[in-house]
Amino acid sequence: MGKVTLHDVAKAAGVSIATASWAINDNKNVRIPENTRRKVRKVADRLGYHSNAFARSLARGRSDLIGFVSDGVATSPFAGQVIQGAQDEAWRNGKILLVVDTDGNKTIERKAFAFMLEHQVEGLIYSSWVHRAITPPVELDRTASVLVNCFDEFGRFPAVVPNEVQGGRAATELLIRAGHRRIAFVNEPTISPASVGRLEGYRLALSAGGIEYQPTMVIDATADQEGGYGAVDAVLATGATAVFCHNDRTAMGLYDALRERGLRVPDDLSVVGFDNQEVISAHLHPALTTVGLPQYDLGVLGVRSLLALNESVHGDGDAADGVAVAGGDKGVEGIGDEPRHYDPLLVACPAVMRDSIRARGVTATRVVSLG
Amino acid sequence: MGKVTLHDVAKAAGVSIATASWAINDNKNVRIPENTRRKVRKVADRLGYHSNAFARSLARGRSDLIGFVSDGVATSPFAGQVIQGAQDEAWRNGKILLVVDTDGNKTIERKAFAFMLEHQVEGLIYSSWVHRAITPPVELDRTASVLVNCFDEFGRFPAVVPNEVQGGRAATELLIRAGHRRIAFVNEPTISPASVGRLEGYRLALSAGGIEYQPTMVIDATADQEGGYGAVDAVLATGATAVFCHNDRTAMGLYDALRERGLRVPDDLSVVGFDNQEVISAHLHPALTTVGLPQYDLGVLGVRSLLALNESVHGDGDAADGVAVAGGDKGVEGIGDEPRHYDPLLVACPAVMRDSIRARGVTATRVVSLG
DNA sequence: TTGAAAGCGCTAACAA
DNA sequence: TTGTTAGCGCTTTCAA
Repeated sequence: MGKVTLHDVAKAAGVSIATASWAINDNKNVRIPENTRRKVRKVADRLGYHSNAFARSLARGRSDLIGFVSDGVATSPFAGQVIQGAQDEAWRNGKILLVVDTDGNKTIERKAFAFMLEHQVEGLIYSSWVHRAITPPVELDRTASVLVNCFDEFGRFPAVVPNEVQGGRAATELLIRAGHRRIAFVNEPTISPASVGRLEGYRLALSAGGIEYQPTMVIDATADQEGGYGAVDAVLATGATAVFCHNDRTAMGLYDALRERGLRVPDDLSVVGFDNQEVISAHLHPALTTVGLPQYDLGVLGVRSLLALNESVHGDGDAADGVAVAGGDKGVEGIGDEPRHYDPLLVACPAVMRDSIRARGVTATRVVSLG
Repeated sequence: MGKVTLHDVAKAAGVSIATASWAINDNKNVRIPENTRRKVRKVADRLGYHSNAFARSLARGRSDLIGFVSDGVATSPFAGQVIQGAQDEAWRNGKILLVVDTDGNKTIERKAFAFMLEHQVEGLIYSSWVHRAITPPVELDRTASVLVNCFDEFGRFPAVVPNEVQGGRAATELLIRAGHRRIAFVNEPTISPASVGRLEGYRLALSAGGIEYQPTMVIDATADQEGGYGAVDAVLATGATAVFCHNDRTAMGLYDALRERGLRVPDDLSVVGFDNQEVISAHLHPALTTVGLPQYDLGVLGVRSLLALNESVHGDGDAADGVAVAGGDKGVEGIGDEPRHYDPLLVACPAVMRDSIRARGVTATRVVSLG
């Protein structure tokens, strides 16, 4: 094991334990001559020395750890990206992510929090697999915490979530710009930030494009292949020339159903999805134009918000240096006074152009590379 | 923060610090009267006490941490399951998983290992996104290590991998049992454990079924939708009534191409995939019969092997109690003597029956619920 | 520039 | 049954 201690290194290098410590870490309060330092360093890795993080953190009173608890993000297709973003941003700041996926299991969640707290994390990121409102676990109150891909109703914690409205609008506008005016929307019937937000975006786009919103153009269907498959007749019945699907899976199902009817995308119907679930969207025939979820950014911004939060507490005066804390900065002051309120930080969903939209009529400006 | 220390608890409860420690942990060498214990416990969580893991580990000389380093498993669709399995098994043994996804980046990998080693992990699990041979990073020599979904050529480390041969055989046998005799195999042209193993399984099944192997029935295609899509003519040219696709993505592409030619699965062609990539296989029309990768088990067996490894070193005599250490137990003895050799532990790939196989001819035994 | 030494919070002998 | 105390390995004053 890592039996080599700083003591061993110091002895082998013929210096004191303190000097060894200084030589290895670049302590700025102490000037160690270059050659002592080199000597110590050389001895250290000849001996295979690895500093003991426990002893270090104990002495320093700082762990450099950030806890990341998710309710299943690791098993979802959107998983990795969020974690990856968080990890990268953490590393960039000299912090390390402790990740636990609770898979939605409350017992595991309890244990996970206990573990994180015992390991002196400097903050907690609580992330949900699906964008939704949550009731924050009590443990979040024990340390700095931020919510990712979820939010609490009362805005007690900073939250970072995808901008569903803008996304829905972007998707619809892709179609409008291509000249479509009869645009159906296959939406998930459940009330959720996604279904509500995307619908609002759809309506906004329509209205901005001077197109009247017709409730009959909105078709309910479960947000998966089966839903899309089953929605085909309803979609065709609307006489739409284009359809915005709640997500890529829905679009995939619709593709299948369309093909069985001898109809082609995009010639007979233009389609746009949502999520940019690569395994699907990039490999459909034709490849699906869609709107991506900003997973990586959610991770990055989650960590960034957390660091800003700590900054604003520990820092000397100047908090959150331009970092994207909840829109409007309210709450960054008033430490420990009345409860602060955070508005969720909305992260844009980028359009991903592929081949499932057909330009139509003269209205088509901006449309260049479409067949 | 977790400013409450054991000292505080002890004082508040009017006992010594040692008694407090004993009351909180259930130390078996000491008998604490039930009411002192209860009192201490109550005070502890009134104060919101959380033991400091660093101090504890430092004093105990044990971290209860297991490092899990993967080269991108968290961003792959197969991700979560492996980690989930590992995490569950770790927890079951009072250990906790420290997960880092390096995304294939060697710099991050270095840092990740350093981090793990500094945090005194009791062992390392090194996992690959795709089943393959690897050159073990040197850090693996610094502590007990096992490989998951990958292996080193020289068997220097215990490895846990999917049984590709058995999987390929299972897939093919599904078709043979349904009465097919002309079975094509769309395989990935690259040399890999998967392509080689599945092909071998295919041949084994054929031979066991009394069917002659014909190289012309094996079609090369990249292992994705595009590959499957492009392979359709070659497949049809073989006159096959059934086809085994290297993976589900290939099958998905083939489905598309087939449909464009007005052909139907399984009526015109039976199809079986591999990987059981749920987003795809479960939602194709018809749902795809396939062979699953045993991801969860890989995770479980990975940590189990690791624990067995440590057991066999630290344990008193009786090592690896029936635990699945490399086939044949060689190497469990001979600590520190000549280098031991571990054969990879092969984990079975389960068949997942769905609707893409059509029973054919009289040979069909065992086939019950097929249309 | 360097060393000695006092903790960081906890566990586990050893005493009482 | 309980308390005292010596570390665990490292950082960081304070002296030299």
